[in-house]
Amino acid sequence: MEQRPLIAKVALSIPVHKEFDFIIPDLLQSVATIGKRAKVPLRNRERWGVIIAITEESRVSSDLEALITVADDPSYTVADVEFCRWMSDRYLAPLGIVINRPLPQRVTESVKRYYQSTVGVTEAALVIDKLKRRAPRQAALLQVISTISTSMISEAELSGQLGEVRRQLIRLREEGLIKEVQPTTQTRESLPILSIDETAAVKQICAKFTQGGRVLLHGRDRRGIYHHVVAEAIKRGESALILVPERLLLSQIFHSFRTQWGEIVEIYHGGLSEGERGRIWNRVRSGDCLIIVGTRSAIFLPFTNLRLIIIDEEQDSSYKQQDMLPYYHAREATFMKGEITRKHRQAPLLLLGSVAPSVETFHATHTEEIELIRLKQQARKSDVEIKVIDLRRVRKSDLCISPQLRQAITATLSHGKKVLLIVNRRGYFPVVLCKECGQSLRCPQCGINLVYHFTTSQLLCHLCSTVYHQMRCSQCHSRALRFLGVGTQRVEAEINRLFPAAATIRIDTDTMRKKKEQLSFTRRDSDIVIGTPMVAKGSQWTQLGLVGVVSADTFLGRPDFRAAERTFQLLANSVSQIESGRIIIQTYFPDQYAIRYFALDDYDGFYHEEIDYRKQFFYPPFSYLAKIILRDNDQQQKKIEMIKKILAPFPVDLLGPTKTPGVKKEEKYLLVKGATSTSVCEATTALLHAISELRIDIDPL
DNA sequence: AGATGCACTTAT
DNA sequence: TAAGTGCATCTA
Repeated sequence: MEQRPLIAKVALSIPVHKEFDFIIPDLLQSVATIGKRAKVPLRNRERWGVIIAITEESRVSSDLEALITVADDPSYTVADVEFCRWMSDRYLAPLGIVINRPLPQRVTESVKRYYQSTVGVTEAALVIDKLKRRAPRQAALLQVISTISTSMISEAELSGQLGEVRRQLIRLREEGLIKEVQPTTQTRESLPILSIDETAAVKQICAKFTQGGRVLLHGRDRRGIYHHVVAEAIKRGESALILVPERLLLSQIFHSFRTQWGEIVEIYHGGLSEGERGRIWNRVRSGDCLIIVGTRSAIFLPFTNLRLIIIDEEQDSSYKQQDMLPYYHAREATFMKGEITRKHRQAPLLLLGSVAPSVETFHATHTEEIELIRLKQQARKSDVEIKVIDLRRVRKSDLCISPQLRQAITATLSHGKKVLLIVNRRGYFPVVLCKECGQSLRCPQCGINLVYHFTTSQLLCHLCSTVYHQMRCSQCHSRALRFLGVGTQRVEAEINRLFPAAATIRIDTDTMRKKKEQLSFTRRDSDIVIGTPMVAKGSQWTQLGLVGVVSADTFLGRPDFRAAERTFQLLANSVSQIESGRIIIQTYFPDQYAIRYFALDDYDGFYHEEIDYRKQFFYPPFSYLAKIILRDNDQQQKKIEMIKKILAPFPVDLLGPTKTPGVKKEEKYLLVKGATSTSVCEATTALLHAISELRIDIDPL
């Protein structure tokens, strides 16, 4: 008897909250399965999508088209499709976008060349010194290769860090300073030796392997523990995913696992080439690769036997995708990944790590959704001294470097150690006031403060990059201006004046545009580093003796209920940069609780004060938020009225509209605030159905 | 008439 | 997303 053809539901990469049905032709019957990529006809064109379901019926009345082809790889597992569907529902992003964006379209079987240093670190340092002048690029290259010592590094990864390096590699090989190695000739190192405290923590964590679960590891120096826990997962023949917040932090941790485990370890992030991502995708799917060190997008990889997910620096805001759909939080997504894995096979263990955990996570350890394991030394190292400088008592307050900080810098440099200065804003004067009307100068397009850049003598909008040559008030056109605030350029200028002999480097978005190789080289070589908070992430620095937070108030003063938390975390991160030495914090509010508790090395004290504040003002984790983003258009007011009307029957509050700080043009947002996650979810889903073209950010940061 | 621009619709 | 449509405006 004639059988009716099966129908494939295909999620296409178009911003529409629906999937499309196609007939599966007989020939493709066996290959068209859930999770595979399929080529389909759409409006007389061909497009690729992902098969998310196979059904017998279609609710589409007109004649259906048929699938054109099905690609065998790369593909998703059934559990991955379920995961993407959850993400689409949770973060209100079309499934087609969620599922197609991380999936590579191509796979390359590239033959990669790996290199290793043939000389020791000390010997390499001598050669580097000699090479520096004549061949700076070779010097930088050797620097990178020699610091990973017994590990190996591929040309692809090197050029990712330093730019085009082929000729320099050949030259260094000719000189006998490096050699090409096969990935298999790897020397395995034994696991790091742990303290009694750490051994106990490993034991406690590994005990959770049988049932799975969530653990927060609170403390510093977590790497050794990670190694042991990963070893346990691998011993069981299963895989581990190690997440870090940013690409910059991948290399170090990746190489420490590479030396341990060889080729079963891969690095993964969104910046890899399509082909490379495809290759890793397949290796994960087939089980050839068991350990992934990656950024948030690595949660989409098609693991078939995932047993462990480590989320290091779990408090870091980079885990939330902010710039494109879906606006997901990788920490929350791993929780669901865990649930889905549990359903399909076995519950994995989720291990969150931080010195200064997010308020949400720490709160969850009290409600017992997450188990807390603490290391004895939580944040402070015994030989790190923390000093808060009360700027109200500093006389020459027109300078950004107080005499105390200046003195500390002098002392640090004289000991041959390096200095890291953290400044929140880039440019010279981040605030320009008009003396006539008292208004700050703003970008007429974006409505954010214009920043004075000294080097170019111009006013710059940091958002749309528009340059204003005319130095006059945009409101009243007065030329009488007052320049205020502390930016990276201003600190740099002041440091150059105070310490003319020191080698200084500034690291912010302005200088990052410079050639990669120059930067990565000089950053290791400078005495004083001045940078935006990104320089305090991970542990990128060696030989640091002092971290100076030039103005803690610019962090505290942000219009954000998380300002105190962010400040505490930044300060805690600055400690991780140092082995021994000093942290100096300059502030006009030394009694502010984030600063006070940090100076006392008391995370719990901070947490209790912060959680009281959150409770009192009904902020997360006591309430749930969603941000409704209104792009600029003339119907804004009308839309706001509609939103109010639609939300009226729901048990949620509506706040705003507010101009989005630091975001383009006339963009405004409304905040939906509810007592349960369900109430916010139902309200926002209703909105999405009623008004298309709305951007909704669930659990915004 | 034909070209160009722009807002709006909608796909299986 | 991006092709197709209708409608207004411009050009010679």
